[in-house]
Amino acid sequence: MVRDLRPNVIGRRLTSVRRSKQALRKRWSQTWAKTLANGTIQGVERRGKWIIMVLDSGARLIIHLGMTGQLQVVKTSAPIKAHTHLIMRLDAGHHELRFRDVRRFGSATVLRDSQEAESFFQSCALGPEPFDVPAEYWRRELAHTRRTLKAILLDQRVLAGVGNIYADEALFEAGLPPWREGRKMSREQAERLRKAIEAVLNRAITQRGSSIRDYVGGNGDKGNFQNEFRVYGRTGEACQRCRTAIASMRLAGRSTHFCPVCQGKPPRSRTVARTT
DNA sequence: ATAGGCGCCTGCTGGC
DNA sequence: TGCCAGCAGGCGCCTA
Repeated sequence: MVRDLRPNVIGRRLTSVRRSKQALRKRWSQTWAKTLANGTIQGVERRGKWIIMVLDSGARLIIHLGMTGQLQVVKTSAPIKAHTHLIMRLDAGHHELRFRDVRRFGSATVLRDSQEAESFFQSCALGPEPFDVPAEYWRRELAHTRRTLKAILLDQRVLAGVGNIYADEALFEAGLPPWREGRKMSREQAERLRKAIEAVLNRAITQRGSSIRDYVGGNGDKGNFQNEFRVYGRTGEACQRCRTAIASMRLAGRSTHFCPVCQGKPPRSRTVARTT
């Protein structure tokens, strides 16, 4: 998303900003419009799942896409779709940046300066970026906990940016069972998982993301990584490695997909919800 | 410390 | 054909 946005928004001035009345998951300051208006976007960054647009004033517009968030640059003349929550005109020209979110699990908010940004992200306590996880840190994070690998991968304080799809895909890639306790991981297994996360995310980025239902990139195009899923959403299909039917279960409150041969069968204590 | 459940929202689908 | 339970890329809060 950030790579799509950069060429289209950097250097552009926000000549008008408006938003819907509907609440997202973060409050807006009373001065948000004043803070954004006439600011020029200097850079687009990312921290975990947060997209950060840095203005020349030092203010930041931060956006989380949640489950159904969309952020795109479109022609001003394009019809405004339902559930559009934020519209920012670029350079008084023919394009605008729109944020749309059907389920409103996403959020958008304005931080006035780098101090506010710093304290915001401090309060999030996000872990390191998945591409930048020190092996030693990762090994220790796993070693001290009885939580399952699935729960650990989804915990943004351990590692920032991995969600349900990429957690399942990385665990398959590493050939590890999602229900394995962190502390039961050997050094080699920990390392294999760390590398699998990077590999999966790199492939997903190359394919411009995963479009199952709602996701589109900053130019409105769907991603293609869904075509390369090995386990996510493939319950009942043949494993591409061993032809066994992919199974699914509920773990850490989320649907979890795995190969019972390549990754192992869950212990009886963890009831398999669905294996269809 | 950790698991599990719920709530927040809307839209789509599969099974009856 | 029509209906509705169940489910969906996230996450914060509560209880046990």
